[in-house]
Amino acid sequence: MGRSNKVSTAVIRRLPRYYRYLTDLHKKGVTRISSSALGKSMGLTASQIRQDLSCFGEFGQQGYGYNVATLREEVAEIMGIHRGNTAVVVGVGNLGHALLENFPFQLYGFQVKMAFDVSPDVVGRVIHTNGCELMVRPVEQISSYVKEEQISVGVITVPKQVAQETANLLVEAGVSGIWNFTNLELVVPEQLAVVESVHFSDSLLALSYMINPREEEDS
Amino acid sequence: MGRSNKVSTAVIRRLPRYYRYLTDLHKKGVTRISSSALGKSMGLTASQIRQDLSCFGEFGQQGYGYNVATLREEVAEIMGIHRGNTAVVVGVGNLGHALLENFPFQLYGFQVKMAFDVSPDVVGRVIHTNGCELMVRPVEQISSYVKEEQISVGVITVPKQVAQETANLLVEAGVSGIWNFTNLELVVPEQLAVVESVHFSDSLLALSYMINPREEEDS
DNA sequence: TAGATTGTTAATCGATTAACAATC
DNA sequence: TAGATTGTTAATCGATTAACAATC
Repeated sequence: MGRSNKVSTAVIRRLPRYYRYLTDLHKKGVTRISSSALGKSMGLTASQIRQDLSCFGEFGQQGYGYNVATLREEVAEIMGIHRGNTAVVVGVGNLGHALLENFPFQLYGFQVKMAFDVSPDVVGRVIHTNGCELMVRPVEQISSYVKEEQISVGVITVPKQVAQETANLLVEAGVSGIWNFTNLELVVPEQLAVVESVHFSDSLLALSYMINPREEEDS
Repeated sequence: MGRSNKVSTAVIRRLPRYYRYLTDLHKKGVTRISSSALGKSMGLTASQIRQDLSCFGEFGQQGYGYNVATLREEVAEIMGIHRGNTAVVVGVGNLGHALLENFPFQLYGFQVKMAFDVSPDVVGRVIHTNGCELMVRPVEQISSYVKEEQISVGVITVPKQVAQETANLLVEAGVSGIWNFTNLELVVPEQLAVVESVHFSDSLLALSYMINPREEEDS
């Protein structure tokens, strides 16, 4: 059995990591793996892995374990890698440019269809992304483009002053997800779209905390 | 009372968010706030906020709540913003460059002291970062520089093929933390240093999962 | 077949929420 | 003073781990 029944965020956050490990194993030519072996290499218990996977179905075989290639594909499917997701990048500054040129969107099932910017210096520039070329368009065209092409995700790499309005624009135009790189908590009606944020600052501050030796204070 | 007694990662991960909200309130001129008001704005319970803060001390006042400026400072202190942390960036490609030019390290208590790269095209280039200028050095100098300057954190924005060796180099030279931007799980002896990773791919895949309408499957 | 390993149910552990005396 | 709100202890909820029958 399994499936549906609200999968916890803890499980969702582990899925990409499973996929990463399974991809590595697959590349190394490993064909089968048990939950205990996988758990050992990932620093999880075998129980947790079986429990996690059981949210989505039965992928193993008693006495054998899991077929690496099959399980990898199942996890890919669960995460929606084969759904033909599309994206647009809004804001072609340093970071937007870096993502467009270096981040392998297609490995994760996303095709970046277009990039937008406000600056006349940037609009019209040709960007090489994931083996394709694409010419940056002015932000005025976001709405019509997203509607016509039925884009699934808007990547927000604009200055934070205009992040919320950019999000509004994208959501109105019909994206189902926002991938937010600004240091801002975007407000989006949850029945319309999901926001996933990459908060660099939160990450650095967590690191800052962790490297600070909190002195033992035994009373 | 409170303090020490192993603070859970859940709490640690919320600290930067508290800081973000408190900074906003402070900027808006709000001088005091109760746990219930803060909780409401952050989508947390008042209980949780009081419980979280009680890990570190007593910062409130019965009948009054918390002084925004004071609490903000306390949280900054807890996260180590005033410890004079330093960092070096290794890998001045698109992403490293974007971080150096745009990410406000000093807002989070970090001074970026140097950047390193392998490419002769990049070495020697002058980078503007946080109001300072700095000339990219060859990676050969990482070890001696980090040792001499007692750098706290190494930022890894190199290609993933050389990420682990870069981490080894930095840790040997004595950094206490690695801020990892590669899609790789770096292995570092935990008594020597902490690794904090910004996994773009994990984030995008989680988003991919969340925008996929898992069909209700009532058996 | 015997050994290994699954999926699932039950037990444990930890984190969140509720309740409330203390007190500003 | 009365009202508000804290810090903390107890109760609840959810997530992780353990155990085990089913079975390849």
